[in-house]
Amino acid sequence: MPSEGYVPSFKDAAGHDNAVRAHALITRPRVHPRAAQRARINSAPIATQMRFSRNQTIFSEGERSTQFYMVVSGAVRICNYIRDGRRQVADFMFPNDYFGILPYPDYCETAEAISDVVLMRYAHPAMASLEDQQGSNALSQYSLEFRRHLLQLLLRRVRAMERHLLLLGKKTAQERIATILVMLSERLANTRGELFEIPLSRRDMADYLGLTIETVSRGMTQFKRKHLIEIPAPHHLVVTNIRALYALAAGMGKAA
Amino acid sequence: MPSEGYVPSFKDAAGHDNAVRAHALITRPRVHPRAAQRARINSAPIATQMRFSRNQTIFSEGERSTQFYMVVSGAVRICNYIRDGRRQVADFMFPNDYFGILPYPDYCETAEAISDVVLMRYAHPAMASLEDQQGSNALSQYSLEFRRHLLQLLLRRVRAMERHLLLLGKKTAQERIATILVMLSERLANTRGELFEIPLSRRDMADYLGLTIETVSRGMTQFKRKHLIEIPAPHHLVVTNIRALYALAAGMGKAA
DNA sequence: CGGGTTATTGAGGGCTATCAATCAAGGTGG
DNA sequence: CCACCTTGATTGATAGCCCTCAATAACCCG
Repeated sequence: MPSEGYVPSFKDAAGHDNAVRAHALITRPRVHPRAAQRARINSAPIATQMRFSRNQTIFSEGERSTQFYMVVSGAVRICNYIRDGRRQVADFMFPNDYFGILPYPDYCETAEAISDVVLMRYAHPAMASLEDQQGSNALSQYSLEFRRHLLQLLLRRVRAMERHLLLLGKKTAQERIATILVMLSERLANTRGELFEIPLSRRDMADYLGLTIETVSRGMTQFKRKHLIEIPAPHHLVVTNIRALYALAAGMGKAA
Repeated sequence: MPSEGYVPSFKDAAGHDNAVRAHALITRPRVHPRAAQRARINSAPIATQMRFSRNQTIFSEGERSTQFYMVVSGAVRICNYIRDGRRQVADFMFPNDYFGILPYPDYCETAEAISDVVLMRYAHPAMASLEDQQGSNALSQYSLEFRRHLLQLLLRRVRAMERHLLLLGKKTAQERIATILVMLSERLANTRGELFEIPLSRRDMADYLGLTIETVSRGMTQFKRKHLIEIPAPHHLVVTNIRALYALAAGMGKAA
């Protein structure tokens, strides 16, 4: 979603050419030719294809943040933990989404594979220029373009997180579940009323919504009984009345 | 906190000179002299001192975002609303904090004065360069510096919001209240065990914590009974056992 | 000092968590 | 191919935490 429009699919195998193409991707076509050339000259691949299996950790909070990722296929959850194991999922990443982009010295969140997942990993070009406090000669055209992109991603992220705060702080269980169903439907279904697959488990949904799996399950069966959705299988969904779900998600669940 | 170190106090009156100084502030001393000069030549003040009284709205969600602000004195809350009036406070702004910095076309949040407040308002230098899709000649040294700053602010914001998500999604009422008391103590008290003033009302605290004012009040009296804090007056606080509050905030409230 | 706002305290109820059992699905080995 | 086990989802009963409603008390400001 953040990078819609200029992110081609990476169906082909990883390799040097792929790395260069990935580089061009980040900087977009407008990049100065010199930058792309430099990447080739360095001959260090800046993008690598990686695979993670279900529930594997991609990176953990506190690790040094020197790379960021894009989802090629599968799904990833971004989460934070308290000592005793309580987990809060902050976001879900689906194909073409970037994550781990925060050029903090360390990651402030944990990324885990929801399903088997294929990722592209990039070196973090912003790191050097952000950390160097000497001057701006390190800020090449490359990092400038990258920053524009990064900024947009961060802005969308902040906006999404504010909606998430509202959900967790003020919405009822029904409203929360309606919200995530709308989100998933918008993100994962191609057409309205279509059957689509939800890679998330009930636990993933619950930990995103600040609820328990039982409450999520109950809410979904309620929607099923009201004929707002159909659940052919736990990981398959049809939204039959998206308007009603929208209304609930927008806050009509309290009055009713 | 985000801009600690290079933000002097603005105790003096507003005026043209002040505007130029504010400009230099954003770009930091390292700014190219030409940029500062240009601002002076334009003779349009890019920083204005403003005053808002208690509960006044500074800007609303949906308004065009062409300016951003810094708190000189007083406190501001950043919040989001649902139709029916439910409010979620996303953050509090205290002296030297910047807000409204998201160069979205529109503000995605509402800013309201908690107390009588003095602000500096700046034109948004990033707007033009972010929106112009033609090339990079508009990206002056000025906006480059500004972007570095903006990025840091956004990163801190994202990090704070993730902690906030964890709070709203997974923490108990006691843990939440302990968390905000620690935050306020760190931000507003000069020394440990000191008496300090809390500009927030119980409603502000409750809407930040996803609780009701009654629950906040009860929680604070519980802490008072356990001798973790003293409450000389509703808006005055002494933290007598910050370690205990830290422990609760970190998640020890569930086991106990 | 007095009215209005804000905070505290109390009693009761609702929503969601917790605990527990059943059910469905997927993988494994015989 | 089917019993078996494991994992995940659903459903039910109960309890607990926090919300709601209500009243009192404290505070603020004229």
